[in-house]
Amino acid sequence: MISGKFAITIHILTLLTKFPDEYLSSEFIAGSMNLHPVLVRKEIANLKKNNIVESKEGKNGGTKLLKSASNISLDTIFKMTFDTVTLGFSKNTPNPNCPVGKKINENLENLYENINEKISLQLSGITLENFSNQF
Amino acid sequence: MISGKFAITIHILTLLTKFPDEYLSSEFIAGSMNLHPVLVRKEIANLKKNNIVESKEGKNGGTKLLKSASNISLDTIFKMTFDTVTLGFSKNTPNPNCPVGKKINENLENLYENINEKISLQLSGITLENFSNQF
DNA sequence: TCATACTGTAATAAAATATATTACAAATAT
DNA sequence: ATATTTGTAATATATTTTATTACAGTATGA
Repeated sequence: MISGKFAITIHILTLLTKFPDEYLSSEFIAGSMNLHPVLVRKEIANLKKNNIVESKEGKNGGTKLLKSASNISLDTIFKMTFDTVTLGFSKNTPNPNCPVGKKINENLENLYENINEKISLQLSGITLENFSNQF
Repeated sequence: MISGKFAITIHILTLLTKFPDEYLSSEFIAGSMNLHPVLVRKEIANLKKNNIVESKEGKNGGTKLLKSASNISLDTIFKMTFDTVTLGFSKNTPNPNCPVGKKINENLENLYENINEKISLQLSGITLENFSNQF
């Protein structure tokens, strides 16, 4: 299902790209987003799990990129922050006694899968460097 | 923002396609979806506004397609039921004093717009008839 | 013409999800 | 040591989605 994680994560990464040699604190990042530092740290946890950033605890700690922005594609971020784009309707439990109800989920899922592939394909052509250069 | 409207609307239309000559009641349709009839009627109101279905009030009333399923593309439904797919984060009010915060919304919106175009393009190649034939 | 079976729609409630906050342990620079 | 920062769990608030209630209006046909 859709969430704001993608947008938040892209924002974090854009900042990290602009200061590739510094450890940025979650408070600094949160300040750029008008967001709570804990949310930033949660997304950073996800980025760490995916080996995109590293972070340092303690005083003067913070987070920095683990690899060059030119080697990070937006598709990676997309996949990291979504299960799939579904066009909605999580609680879809149709009537199994209806021929349409019985197969609707399967058919919608196929459709969504195709959509997700298209989105992935498009995003795989955009690097974090590309995106960050717009700022 | 994403919603279940697309899925609900597709489900309604699939049923209408299967019974193109009958007026189906919102209760019958809701029964196939395990959904409240009022929600169905709301989406039907939207379909009517877009001249895709007509409905008849009163006893034996209901809803039927106004045109052939082969002349209705899923892209039309997509555009009818979404503003845009945004990948989230409605309450995005970043810090205007930060160079990144200042431009992030504009840049994300561009990205989303491109994604929406790709989705549209793909869905425009699928008719309601195509979709319904899977059942 | 009246009972019945529908649609249409507004108002409200409940549930689900997303976002924000609090709290505090653990780490590290100075 | 102290100050500053991350990490994370627990909880609270806000927002969005979905469901329900209520009832007026309309057509059908006995």
